[in-house]
Amino acid sequence: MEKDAERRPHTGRRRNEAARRAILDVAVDQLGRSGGGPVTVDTIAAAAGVGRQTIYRWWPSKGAMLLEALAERAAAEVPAPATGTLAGDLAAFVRATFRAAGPDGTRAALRATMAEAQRDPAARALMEEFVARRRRALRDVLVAARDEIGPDADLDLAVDQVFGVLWYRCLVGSAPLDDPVADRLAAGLVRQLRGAADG
Amino acid sequence: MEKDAERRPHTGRRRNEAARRAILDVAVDQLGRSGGGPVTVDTIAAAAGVGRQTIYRWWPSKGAMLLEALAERAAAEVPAPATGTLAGDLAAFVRATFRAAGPDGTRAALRATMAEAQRDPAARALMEEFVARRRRALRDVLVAARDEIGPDADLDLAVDQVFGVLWYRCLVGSAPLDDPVADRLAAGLVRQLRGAADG
Amino acid sequence: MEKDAERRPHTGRRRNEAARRAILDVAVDQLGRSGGGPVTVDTIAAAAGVGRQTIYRWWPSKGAMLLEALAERAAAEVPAPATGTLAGDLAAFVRATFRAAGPDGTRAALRATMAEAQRDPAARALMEEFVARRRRALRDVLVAARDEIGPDADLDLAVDQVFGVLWYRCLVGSAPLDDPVADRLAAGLVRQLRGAADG
Amino acid sequence: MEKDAERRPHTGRRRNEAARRAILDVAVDQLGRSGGGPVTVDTIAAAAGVGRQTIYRWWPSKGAMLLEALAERAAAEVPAPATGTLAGDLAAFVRATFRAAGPDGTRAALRATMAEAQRDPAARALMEEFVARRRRALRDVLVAARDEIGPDADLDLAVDQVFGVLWYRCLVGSAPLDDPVADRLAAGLVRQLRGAADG
DNA sequence: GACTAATCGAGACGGTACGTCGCGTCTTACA
DNA sequence: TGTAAGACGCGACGTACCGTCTCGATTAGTC
Repeated sequence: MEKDAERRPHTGRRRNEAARRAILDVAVDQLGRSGGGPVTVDTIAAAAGVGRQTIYRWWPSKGAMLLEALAERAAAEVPAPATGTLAGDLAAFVRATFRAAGPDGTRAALRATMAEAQRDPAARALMEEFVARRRRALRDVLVAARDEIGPDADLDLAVDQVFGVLWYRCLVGSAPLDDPVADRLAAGLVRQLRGAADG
Repeated sequence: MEKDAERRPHTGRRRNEAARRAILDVAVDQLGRSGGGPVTVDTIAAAAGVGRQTIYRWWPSKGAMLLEALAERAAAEVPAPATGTLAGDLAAFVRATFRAAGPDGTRAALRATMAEAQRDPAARALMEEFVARRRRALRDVLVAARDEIGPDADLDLAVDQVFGVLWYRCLVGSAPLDDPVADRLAAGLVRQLRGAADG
Repeated sequence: MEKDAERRPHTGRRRNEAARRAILDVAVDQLGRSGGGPVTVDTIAAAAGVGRQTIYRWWPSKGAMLLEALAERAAAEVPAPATGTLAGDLAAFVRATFRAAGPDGTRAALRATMAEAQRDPAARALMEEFVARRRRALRDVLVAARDEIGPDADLDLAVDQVFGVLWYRCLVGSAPLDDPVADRLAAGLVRQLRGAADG
Repeated sequence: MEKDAERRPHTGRRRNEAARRAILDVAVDQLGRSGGGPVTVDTIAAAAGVGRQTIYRWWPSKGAMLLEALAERAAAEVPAPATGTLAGDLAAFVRATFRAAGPDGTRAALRATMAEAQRDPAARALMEEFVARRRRALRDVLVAARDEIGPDADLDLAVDQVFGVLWYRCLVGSAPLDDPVADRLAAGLVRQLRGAADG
C-alpha cells in the first residue's frame, strides 16, 4: 500500500482523488493494525505517500478524517434492508451490522474512532451524523413492520439496544458479535416490541 | 480544594492517603468540568497541590489514574441490589445505574475515561475490570430471579443491553438516561427473559 | 527582543535563520543576565518566540546550543592579530582577549557555558573546538615572532598560561582581567619565551 | 564499598563519623568514575549505604558536600613547602600540585566540582575558600624567596598562572600535567619573577 | 533501668527542568 | 495551482534530580 504512492501522478489544480483514497485506505488500515496504539497523522501521510498538509486541506482535523474513513468502510457494508416480517428483517439487519464490525481490523478502527470522537469536536459531529444514519436505517426496518409492534413501544430504545450492544462489546471486553448473538438479540427485541402492545 | 494542599502534612515514608484522595477527587472534578476537553496531568497535579511525580509514582499512566478515580466514584453509587421480583429488582438497578451516569459531570467523565481506555493499555485493563464488576452486579440481580427467567435466556446479552444503552447514550448523541427510559428498558428485558422460556 | 517573534515569518522547509539568530541572541543575553542562576530551555524558547522543539531540532542538547551561542559571540570579538614585535602583538592579543571576557554579562556566560561543558558531552566537544580555535589564534601570534623566541620554548604552555589565567579568574574569585594585568602577563611571557633561548 | 554500610552500627545521638567518611569517599569515587556524567545525591547515598537526609543534615547542598570531599582529598596531598631556592621550591610545589590533579579520577572530580561551583552558591563559597587556601600556600613559597624576586613582580598573577594552567588543562583538552611541564612552568615563572627586577 | 534526645536508613513528597511526541499551520520547490 | 517535504509554535507527556519531611529503629547520655 505504501509503495503505490510513488506511481501516483500529481493532478495539478484539481483535487487528487487518488490521494484521498490512499489517505482513507491507509487510515483504516492503520487503525485496524494498531491494536489500540496511537495512529498519527504523520504515519498515515507517510504511508499514503502524501504531505500532511494534503490531509488538513480536506479535513478539519485528524479525527474528522478518521471518521470519514470509517464511515466509508461501514457504508460499503450497509445491508440492503429486508423483505417481509419484523423478525426476519431485524435479524438480517443485526447480523449484517454485527458482521461489519466483526473483523478485528474494523473493530479496532471503531474503537479508535469512537475515542477520537470524544476529544475532537469535528470528529464528534461526524460521529453523531454517522451514528444517526445507521440508527435511521434500523428505525426504518422497525417502522416498516409497524403492524407487528405495539403502539407504546419505544423504537428509539430498541434501536439503541442493538447499537448499544454492538459498541459496548467493541469498546470493552471481548464478548462475541457473531450470528447467534445477533439472532438472539433480534428475537428478544421482537418479543419486547410485540409485548409492548399487550403489556 | 486547591488550598488544602498547603495544610496537608507529609506522612513520611508511608503513602500519603490524603494526597491520593486529593488527586482522585480533582481528577473526577476536572473530568466532569472539562466537558470533553483535555484534562492534563499538570492541571490535576496543580489543583491537587501535588507534584506530577506523585501521580506517576502510583499509577502507570494518566489513563490508569483517571480510571481509578472514576471507578471509585461509581462504586460509591452502587445501588443496593434488591428485594423480590425480577421486574422490580431490574428496574431499580437500571434506574440507579442510569442515575449514576446522569449528572453531566459524571457523564463527561465517563466519556473521557472510555476514550482514554482505548489508547492506554493500563487504563484499558482497569476499564475491563471496572466494567466486569458492574456486569457481575447486574448478573447477580438476574440470577437471583432465575425462576422467572426462561432456561434458554442469554443473561450476558441482557446485561449488555443495559450497559450498552448506557454507554451508547453517554458516548454519542444526547438521548436521555432518565427513569422512564430505565423503566421501559427493564420492562422490555423482563419480557425478553421470560419469553425465552415459552418462546 | 521577545516581541519580534510575532513578525518573523516561517521560511518553509528551509531552516529559519531568523529563529536561529533569535535563539542564540536570547541565550547569550540570558546567560549574562542570570548571574550564575540556571538558564532554562523553556525561558530561552519563550523569550525567542520559539517552540522548544525548534531548539532540540538543531542542537543535540541545551549545552550544545549555549556553547554555539557563546562561540559566535566570542568569534565576533576576535582581535585582529597584530604587526611587528612579539611584545606588542602579545600584549594586544591578551588585552583584547581579556576585554572580551570583561563585561559581567560575558563573564557569567563563560562560567555557565564551561560548567555546562563539564556535564554534556556534546557541549564538551564544542567547547574543545572553541578553545582550540582561540589557542590557535594566539599560537599564530607567537609563531609569527619566532625569531624572538628561544628554540626550546614551550609555546603551548605559554598559550595555556594566557587562557589559564583568563578562565581561572573567570571561574573563581574576582581578580581583575584588565589592561594592566594583560600587560604584565604579556611582558612576563615575553621574558619567559626569550629566556628559554639563553636558559 | 557499598556493602560496608550493612556493618556500620548506629552511633545513637552522636554524629556517625563512619557515615560521613563513607559519603565523602563514595562522592570522590563517583566523581572520578563518572567521567563527566551526572553524579546524583541518590546514587551517592545508596552507594554509601546512607539515607539522603543524612547528607542534607550535614551539608547545605550537594555541591557543598562534593567540594568538601574534594578539599579533603586535595589537602591530603598538600606538598610540604620547601627548602631554599625559589627555583627548587617552586618546581617542587608545581610538581606536587600537578601530580595531585593527575590521576584521571581526581581530574574528573575537579572538573565536576568546578562545574558544580558555578551553579550552587554554597559550593561556590567553598570553592573560593579552597582555592584561596591553595593560592596562599603557593604565595608563601614565593614570599619566602622574596630576595630572588624583583620588587615590581605581580605575585598574584604568577600564582594564577600556575593554577590557571592547572585548571585550564583539567577543564578542557587533554594536555598533560606531568613533571616536565611542571618544571618548564616553574622555570619560566622564575625567569619572569626575577626579570621583573631588572626589566 | 527507664526516659529522653538525637542520628540513622528509608522513602514519599512538592517542585522544576528536561527532552520527546503529536497536532495543525505555514513556506518552499517541484510538477 | 495542487502537492510532497518539512520547519515551525504550541503544549502535554513521562522522567530525573533536587531538597524537605515523616517514619520507625537504634543508641548515648540523663534522671
